[in-house]
Amino acid sequence: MSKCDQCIVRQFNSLKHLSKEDLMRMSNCKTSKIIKKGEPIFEEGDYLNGVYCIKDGVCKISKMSENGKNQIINIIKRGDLIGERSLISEEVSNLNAIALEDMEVCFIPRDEIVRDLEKNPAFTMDILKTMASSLKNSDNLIVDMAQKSVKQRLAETLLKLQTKFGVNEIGAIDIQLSREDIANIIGTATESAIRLLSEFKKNKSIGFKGKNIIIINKNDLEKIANGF
Amino acid sequence: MSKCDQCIVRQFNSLKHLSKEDLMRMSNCKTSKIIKKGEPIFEEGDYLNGVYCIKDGVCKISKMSENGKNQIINIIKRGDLIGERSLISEEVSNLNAIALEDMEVCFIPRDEIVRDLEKNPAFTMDILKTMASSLKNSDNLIVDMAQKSVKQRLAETLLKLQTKFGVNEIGAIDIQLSREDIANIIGTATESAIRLLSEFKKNKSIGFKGKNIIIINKNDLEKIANGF
DNA sequence: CGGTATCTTGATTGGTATCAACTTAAGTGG
DNA sequence: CCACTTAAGTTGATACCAATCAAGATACCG
Repeated sequence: MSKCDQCIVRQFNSLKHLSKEDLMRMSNCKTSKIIKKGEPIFEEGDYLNGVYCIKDGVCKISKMSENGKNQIINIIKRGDLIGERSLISEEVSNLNAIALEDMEVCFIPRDEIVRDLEKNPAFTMDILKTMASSLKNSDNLIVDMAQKSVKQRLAETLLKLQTKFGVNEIGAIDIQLSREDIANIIGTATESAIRLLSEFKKNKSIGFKGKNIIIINKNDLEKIANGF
Repeated sequence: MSKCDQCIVRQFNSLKHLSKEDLMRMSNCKTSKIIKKGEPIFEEGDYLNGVYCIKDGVCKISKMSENGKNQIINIIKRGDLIGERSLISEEVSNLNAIALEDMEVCFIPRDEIVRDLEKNPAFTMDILKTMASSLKNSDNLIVDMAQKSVKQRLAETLLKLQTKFGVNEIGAIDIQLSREDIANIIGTATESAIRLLSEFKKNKSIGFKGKNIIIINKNDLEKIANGF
């Protein structure tokens, strides 16, 4: 089994504040899992007996509305930690985490994390900061959803995705999302998202390579996102 | 100056975990403020050199969108603590807090809170739990904003307001909100909110007493909120 | 190669924003 | 206390945006 103190992924999240001996102990109680594309890491209503550290791959964090529509709230990538919130609030998860590609994740049991929260203020403080930052993101998302048009949200989403995931060798946004996923991020019908994508393409703001999206005119998208 | 260890409001927030001596020290460095209706406690871009404990009154937490529209994200009442997030993330505030009625708030300086975060794990843990709970709320709000119609959101908002603020002697929801405020909570134009309110009234789901709103048929509103 | 999921475009409907006019309520100063 | 001013609330008409339904095209998979 690989060791946590040698895991490079650790550097990206709150676990970086743990001591070598904490990490050694963690190595012994963690379990590693392979999650296939499309499969859940956890789902709404699941009781999470620990947290997940994403070693490789990307997943979507989503939630069903009472209307039966799926809303993607966040996309999580290598190095992120998920599940801390349910652990801290001691409730079942209110969110789904579903793999967008094959993933490798480490499960760290509850007791281990609780012990670190109690013993290691730097770790706790980092979790606090991460949550404060998430809350700020959420505030922004609420305002966007409430006040911006679907077109604005799509433009903004494309820009955010490129910033977060970069571009691959052909210059396309480096994440594999279906049209439906994109629609579920911006909170609209799949057809509407598709229609707007082809409008953007017609205006040469973006281009397609298969289903992959290439941002051609970033400036245009920024203008649209800000309402011009 | 009144003393924190005798302040009843403390029981409602994370400060309840502080020791008597911590509270004594806090009493000496806190300052009490009167905020008039309509005035800000703090605004977007302000650097908050501490947190505010709401001793009395109600305020709205809002944020401007790039479109120039105002979105109310939360309503804060007696006993709540605000400003911790900006303090924790060490950034300027991304939100406005504006009094909806005359208020009395206590300002607790940064150093005092930081000291407690460092020294008192129970306090820190409670802040963490509060933030985890806020995040859950935010998730729900994002989904609602993205997926529900304005009518659904209005029905839901009225129910939430009644749950949170109760009813006054005439049976009306016990918080003073303008029609514009209501529109800014649900993220729509003032006229749209008004139109839907009078539709609800026509259907006898709600009634008016001046501008105050009385929920007559809770069941109806619940059905509407859930999409029927 | 056939079947299925995903993607795409068209036509229609309904919901919501916007603009404009008007009414009512809430100050404010003489 | 009244006349005046201004803010808040209300209603109507119109235009636009986005959801929905329907049909067809393309890609994917066993």
